[in-house]
Amino acid sequence: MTRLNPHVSVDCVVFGFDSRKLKVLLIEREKISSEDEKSHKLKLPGSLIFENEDLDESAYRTLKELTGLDNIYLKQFHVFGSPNRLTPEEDLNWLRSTSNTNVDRVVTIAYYSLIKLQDSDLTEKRIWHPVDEVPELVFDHNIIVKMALEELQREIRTEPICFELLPKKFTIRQMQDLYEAILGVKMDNRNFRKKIIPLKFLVLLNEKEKGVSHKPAQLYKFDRKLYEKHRKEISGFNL
Amino acid sequence: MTRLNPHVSVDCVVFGFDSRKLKVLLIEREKISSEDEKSHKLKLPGSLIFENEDLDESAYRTLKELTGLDNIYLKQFHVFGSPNRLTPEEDLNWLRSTSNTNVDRVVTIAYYSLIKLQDSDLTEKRIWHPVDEVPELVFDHNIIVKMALEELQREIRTEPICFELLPKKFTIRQMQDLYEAILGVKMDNRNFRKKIIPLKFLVLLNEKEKGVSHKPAQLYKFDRKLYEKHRKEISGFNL
DNA sequence: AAACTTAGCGTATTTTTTACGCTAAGTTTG
DNA sequence: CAAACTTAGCGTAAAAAATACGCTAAGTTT
Repeated sequence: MTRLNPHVSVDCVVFGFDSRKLKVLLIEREKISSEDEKSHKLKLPGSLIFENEDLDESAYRTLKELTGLDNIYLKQFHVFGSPNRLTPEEDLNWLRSTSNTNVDRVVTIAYYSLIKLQDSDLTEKRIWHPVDEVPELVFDHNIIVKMALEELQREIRTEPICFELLPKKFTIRQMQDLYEAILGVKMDNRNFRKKIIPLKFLVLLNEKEKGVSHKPAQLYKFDRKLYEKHRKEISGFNL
Repeated sequence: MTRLNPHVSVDCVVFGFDSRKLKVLLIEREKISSEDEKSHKLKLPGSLIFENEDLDESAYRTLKELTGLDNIYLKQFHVFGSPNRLTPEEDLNWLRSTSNTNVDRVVTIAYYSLIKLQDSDLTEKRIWHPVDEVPELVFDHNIIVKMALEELQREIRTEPICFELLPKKFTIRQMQDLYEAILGVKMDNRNFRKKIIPLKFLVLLNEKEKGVSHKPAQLYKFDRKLYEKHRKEISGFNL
């Protein structure tokens, strides 16, 4: 038996929230020959890892190149490396033609990433896909998206990561909409506020929502310092 | 920049519970030359992955070889692949001498695994180490153990995995001891029972504990079918 | 027989969750 | 400009879950 000696890549499931739906960033795979004009499969942003590059570093690089953003929230959540994950053949042929290496097996480390849509210049609607309407992707990327969402649903209940998807200043309603979008449930606005407002790390700003066609709501911000300070008292986030 | 083309291994953090403490299975690294007689570092059980071998399969194989057990609970929880994780030099020299490949970088996929100590023949005390007294291990294995424990602490609150560590038939007290050992807290026995006993998937057996020097307790078993059936009603496990 | 240990049931109190009524502050429509 | 409409935001009552702790029962050990 010989030892596995694969290439290793990172793939990123980038989530964004447009104040209605949770979306995923998908890119078109590079067209190589004209013959595969018919195929319009999309893929997750990803990259092979360089020698001497740390795993996380590689994921940050990939996202930096793609979005121009630094300081993005990134979390490794699973490794995919089944011997037959590079199927169907059609996709593998495409991979062979784009990469100059002799690919036979690629182990990929999957990350999910949360970005504030407002900050990025990636606002072209084209590339963002509602997470519940993701088209067919190359290889096992559909499975990767599914697992990323499950992971996000788990994490958002106990970790203060919703603020990575919201604008710096946000309303309680926006926060509720986000939770509803991610968890796929409806919540009672009055009970939601009652749980959220007492949280010690939410700071009420002296500023109101603008440009809405109804009573403008108060804006809040997340204070990470206060969060760290009170995290013991907070028995999780529990939403 | 060249592409990373590393070897890939699996490392397993094997947990066991001896009805007092949570323990981890550690093995002695193979001695190669007589000169490193002085060094007694331990390591996690692990193995390089074979070509054409699935990742999980490789972890199962490693554990099967080690414990003789099938159907072990295994969960991948993190990948470690920093370019400089194979330090200190001393450890790397040892690795070079045991492996016939030209190792310069190994990406390792870490699993944690739960076994019923009673079922395994690995009862020699020597190899089991209390999880809070793990000695210095090779490479980054101490960090891997630490992260595995954190993952276990998270998972045991919402998933029915405590039963992987308990005997098939167990008492409520044993279950409580296990939770206390893993979470590192004391719980009130009366309140613990009140939470546990109503769970629909715990089956009261018509059998009592034996060989204890006090009032013997009722034995229970876990019924996975019932668990699957009621999992919707169970808003998590929440202990 | 007395002392000791853990099992196992119960009760009272506090905290958290859930359900829902209602007014206030804006915008849009006619 | 008034009426209709929408969302913000406060409050109250009831149900459910978590916490604290008293006590008896059923065994073992001395």
